[in-house]
Amino acid sequence: MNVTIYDVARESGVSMATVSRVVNNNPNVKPQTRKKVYEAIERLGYRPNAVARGLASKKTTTVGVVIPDISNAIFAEVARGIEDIANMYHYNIILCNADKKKEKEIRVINTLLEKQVDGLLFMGGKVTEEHVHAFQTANVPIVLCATTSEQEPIPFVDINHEAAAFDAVTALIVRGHRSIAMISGPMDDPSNGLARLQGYRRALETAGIAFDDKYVRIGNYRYETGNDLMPYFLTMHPRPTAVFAANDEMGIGAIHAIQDAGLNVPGDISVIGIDNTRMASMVRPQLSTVAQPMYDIGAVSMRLLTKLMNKEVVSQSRVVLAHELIVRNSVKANT
Amino acid sequence: MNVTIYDVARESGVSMATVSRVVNNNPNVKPQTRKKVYEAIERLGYRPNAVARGLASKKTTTVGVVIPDISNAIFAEVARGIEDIANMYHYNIILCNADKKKEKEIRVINTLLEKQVDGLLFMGGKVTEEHVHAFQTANVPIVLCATTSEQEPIPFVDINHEAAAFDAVTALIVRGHRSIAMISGPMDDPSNGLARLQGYRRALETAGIAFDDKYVRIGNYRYETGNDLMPYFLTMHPRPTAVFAANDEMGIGAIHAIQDAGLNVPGDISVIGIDNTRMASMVRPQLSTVAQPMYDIGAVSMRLLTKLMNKEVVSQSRVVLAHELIVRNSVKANT
DNA sequence: GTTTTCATTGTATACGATTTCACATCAATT
DNA sequence: AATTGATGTGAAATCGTATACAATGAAAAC
Repeated sequence: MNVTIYDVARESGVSMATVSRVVNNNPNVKPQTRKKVYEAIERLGYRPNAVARGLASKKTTTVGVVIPDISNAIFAEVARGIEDIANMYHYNIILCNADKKKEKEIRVINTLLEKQVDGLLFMGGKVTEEHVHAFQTANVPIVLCATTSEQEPIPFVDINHEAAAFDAVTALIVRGHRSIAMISGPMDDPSNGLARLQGYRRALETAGIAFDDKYVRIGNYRYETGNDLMPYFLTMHPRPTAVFAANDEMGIGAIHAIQDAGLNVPGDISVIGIDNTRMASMVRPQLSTVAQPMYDIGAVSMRLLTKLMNKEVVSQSRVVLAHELIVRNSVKANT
Repeated sequence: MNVTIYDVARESGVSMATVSRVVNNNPNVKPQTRKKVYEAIERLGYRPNAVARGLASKKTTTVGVVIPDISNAIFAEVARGIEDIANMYHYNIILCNADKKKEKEIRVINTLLEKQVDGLLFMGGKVTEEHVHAFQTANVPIVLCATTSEQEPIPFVDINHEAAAFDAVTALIVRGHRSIAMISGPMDDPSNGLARLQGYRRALETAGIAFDDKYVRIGNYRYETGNDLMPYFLTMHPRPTAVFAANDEMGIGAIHAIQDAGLNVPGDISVIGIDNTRMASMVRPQLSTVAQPMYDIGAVSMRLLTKLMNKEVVSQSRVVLAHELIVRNSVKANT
């Protein structure tokens, strides 16, 4: 039915080993023979079977990518970075959404390992012992991507979420704000949730401002939560003069809630977010934020993985990328 | 090194055939034997090799997905729909960005076929003869996803872009607008570009309004183009009372350009887009739009593909999903 | 003229599963 | 007691490639 390397061998009058050499660009083939084989390949429309190749060579040129949710702009950006670099090194990616659900994560990790991926890029929620166990039974390299783990010295690429939050809040403080509210993410999320709250807290304390949990409300990273939680802060006395949202979407929700209440951003209240999604510059006023280099996180982690798969020595297997404060006109000095 | 089915057979005192039966849930195994084998699997930490299985069974339970750009919210949404249904039917997906570039598309199609995917979901730009040829040499089913082709009767799932544009423009016309500008996509894009322009044109002509290409400007679907092209319309005499943007992002760009010029939306100019991305309801005023069921397009096309891979008879292999007009407050009647 | 060397090619096996077919066992039927 | 049928199991072929090793032939060295 399908044309195999054997058919090509017969058609071109050589052995299958020679065809294999031609297909794999092995230099030990006489140019004339090579030409004959190429012609036979063309004539027969031969397409090498990567599955058979994978079985024989024990390499699939495929990497597994576990991602929370590809329809989330942040992760989609990471995914694009991953795929671009993967493509550059001739790898394909098998993508699995796991929604930061532990059991789903474990399941897809095992599926990917069964598929004999050459490496694994894991982007998820908390890394538990069960995760680590699954990683250990794998005999391929693993890189954590935008995901941190206290557990084991697993290679990872991420930003410093605590510091990013610290910088965002400090940007408000240096502009004279003392009463700063926070719309946080859920605490069970180690990086985006807890770490950002800690950064907020440290910034306040560094500036000698007492932390008060009445000024913190917990959302779920969606526009609607920002929009719904903001009115609570508006009724407070004293009313906060600035709001730090743990991500841009909630920040934008907050801006609109403030505007809907007849107040002005940044006139009455300044707002800052984190992420620097496209949306941040697509609202009025444009949202100040701390840029996370999501594309780069994907690209760098994939690059790191290629090195590990290639058994190269890597100087840095735990890399923290720089974030960047971007002040736009949703923030002004508090006078 | 790695534990194989043969090791499990020895460990449990049966043949590899029996182990295979146990692993594949073949009912013809004595419960007692099954138990022995399961124990050996557990003890040895056996993980079936899907590559070997794929070679032997000629099935990989993997489908290829060609997508223009996963970092684009629209396509990411489709991808999520695809992956959810794929997951439901125990398929994995290999994802390839091809940026609607023909040669890149052809290349990844061939790579995916080499990897022996059980089916292919193609989402791209124009489907050329070269594409069709590549599809024909594949002996696995193919479904076009949010992509139309005049060429051949290839199964597809999409919406009617022409009608969606028609409905958007008609929504403006019935509200008394006669002077309606359009910010279009590039004409080399058959569905989002050309089809939407045609819908715009038909809506005008149906209402007895002359089409005038001075009222059409071509953008690239980005916020910036909407923002940059809008001022041109603002200087026209007579100034259009409404703008139809070929997608939401350009529509939002237009809104902000109008606002930046000191005019009011919808007071002075109404704006409508297409897509219904999250952003549409995250701007003020909220953008009216025609909703495209992107998630469903992905889900339905994957479901269709599973049927084809399973050799089921499908009644409808060319499905057009319904779009929906959503009028928000970026549109008001022209008095 | 014989021996070495080197480039090129072929043979045979491994990769780790699925699957066909044959066989053995045992209960049910005649 | 012989036949049938169902059930459970194993031996061996097969999937399509890579690759170690052997073999070949021609050119180079002696």
